[in-house]
Amino acid sequence: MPRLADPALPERRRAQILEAARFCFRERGFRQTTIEEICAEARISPGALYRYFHSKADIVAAIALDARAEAEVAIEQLAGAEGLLEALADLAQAFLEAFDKDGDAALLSDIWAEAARDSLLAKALAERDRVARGRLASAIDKARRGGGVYPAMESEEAAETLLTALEGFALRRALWRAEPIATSVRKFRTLTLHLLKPKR
Amino acid sequence: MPRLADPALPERRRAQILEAARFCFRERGFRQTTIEEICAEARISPGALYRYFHSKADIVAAIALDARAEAEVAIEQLAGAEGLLEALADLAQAFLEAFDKDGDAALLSDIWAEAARDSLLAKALAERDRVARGRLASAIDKARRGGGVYPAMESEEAAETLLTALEGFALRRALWRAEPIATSVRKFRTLTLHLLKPKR
DNA sequence: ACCTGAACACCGTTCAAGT
DNA sequence: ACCTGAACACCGTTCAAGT
Repeated sequence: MPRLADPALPERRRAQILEAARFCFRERGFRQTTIEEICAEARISPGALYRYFHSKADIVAAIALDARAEAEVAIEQLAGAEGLLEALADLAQAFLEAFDKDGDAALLSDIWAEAARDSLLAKALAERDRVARGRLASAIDKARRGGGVYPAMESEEAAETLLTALEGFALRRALWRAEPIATSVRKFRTLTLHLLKPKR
Repeated sequence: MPRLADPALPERRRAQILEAARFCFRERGFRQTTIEEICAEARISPGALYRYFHSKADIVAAIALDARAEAEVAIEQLAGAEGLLEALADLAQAFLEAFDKDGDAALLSDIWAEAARDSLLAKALAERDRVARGRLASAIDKARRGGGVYPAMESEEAAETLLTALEGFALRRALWRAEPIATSVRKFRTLTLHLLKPKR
C-alpha cells in the first residue's frame, strides 16, 4: 500500500474526461450529451467523474478555457510578427478554425451561454480577454511607432473593436455555416485595413 | 355550445405564456426556469401550455424573434433618417437596450445557443438578419449617393460588418456588464465613422 | 485513496379523464 | 374545444459499499 497515490493521476483523469466530453459534445452538442455518455466514452463511472469535476457545466468551462488558449497562441505571435496585418489575418484564421471543427461551432455559443450564468467562467474569460486585448494593443502600438500603420483610434479601443468583431464573425459562423472561413477572414481583414490604415 | 371557439384565444394564451416566461427568464435565466414556474406565473397547467408551444425551446425561440423585432424597429427608421450616422447610433442604442433589461442580457446568449442547435430558429434569425442587412445596405447606398458618406467598402459588406460588430458588442455586454451602454454606443459610433467615412 | 453503480431528485413532456 | 394534474421518462448528482 503506497504512502502517496500517483500524483499525476488527477491530471490524467481530468484529461481523459475532457477528451471524452469534447468528443461527445462535437458529436451531439452540450445539452444533448449526457453524463452517462461521457462516462461510457471515458470508461469511468459517474461517481468517479464527479471526483474530478463539480458539474457538467464545470466540464464545458474547462473545455472553453482550453479552446481559448489554443486560439490565443496566435495572439502571442502578434508581438514578434513582421507584418501586423498579416499576423491579424492569421489570428482570425486560427480563432475561426478553433471553433469550426464541426460541432465545435455550437460549442462556442454554449460556452457563451454558460458564462452568462456562471460568474466564475465569466471572470476567467474576461481575464483572458483582457490579456488578449492588451497584447493586441501593444502590437498595434509597436506597428504605429514603426510607421507601419496609422490607426484610426486609440490602440486599446482598436484592439477591443477588432476582437469584438472577430467574436461576432465566429458566432455568426456558429449559426450559419454559410461561407468558407477564408471569406470571413477576408472580411475581417478588410475591417483591419480600414481601422488600422496601413501605410501604402 | 358555440360552433366556433373564440378565435382570439390561441393568440391570447400564447401572449400570456410568453409574458410569464419572459418574466421568469429575466428572474432566473432560461435553464433555471422550470415549466412549472412558467405555468404558475401564467396561471395555466403544463398540459395547457403544451397546447400552445411544442417545447421549452420553442418558447425561447418565440421570445427571441419578438426581441429582434423590437430592436429592428430602429432599422426600419434608417431608410427615412436624415443623418445615417445618427440613425446608426440610435440603432445601436436600441439594440443594446433591448437586450439589457437586466436578465435579458443572458437571454441573448441563450437564444444564440438555442439557435445553434435548433435549425428552425437559426433559419428564422438568418432571415431577419438578411432583411436587416439589406435595409442597412440600402441606407448606406442612399447616403453614398447623396454624398453624405464615402464607405470604405461595398455597402453590403459594410452593413454586415457593422451588424456583426454590434452583435459582438451586445454579447460582450451580456457577459461583462462592465461599461454603460453609452460607452458601447460610442465605440460603435467610432467604428461607423471609420468604415463609412462621412464627408466632413 | 479511488472507484462502482444503484438510488435519488428534479423537471420536461404526455395523456387519461374532466368540463 | 379546452383544460387539469397525476404519471412517465430521462438525466444530473450523490452516496453507501467495495477494493
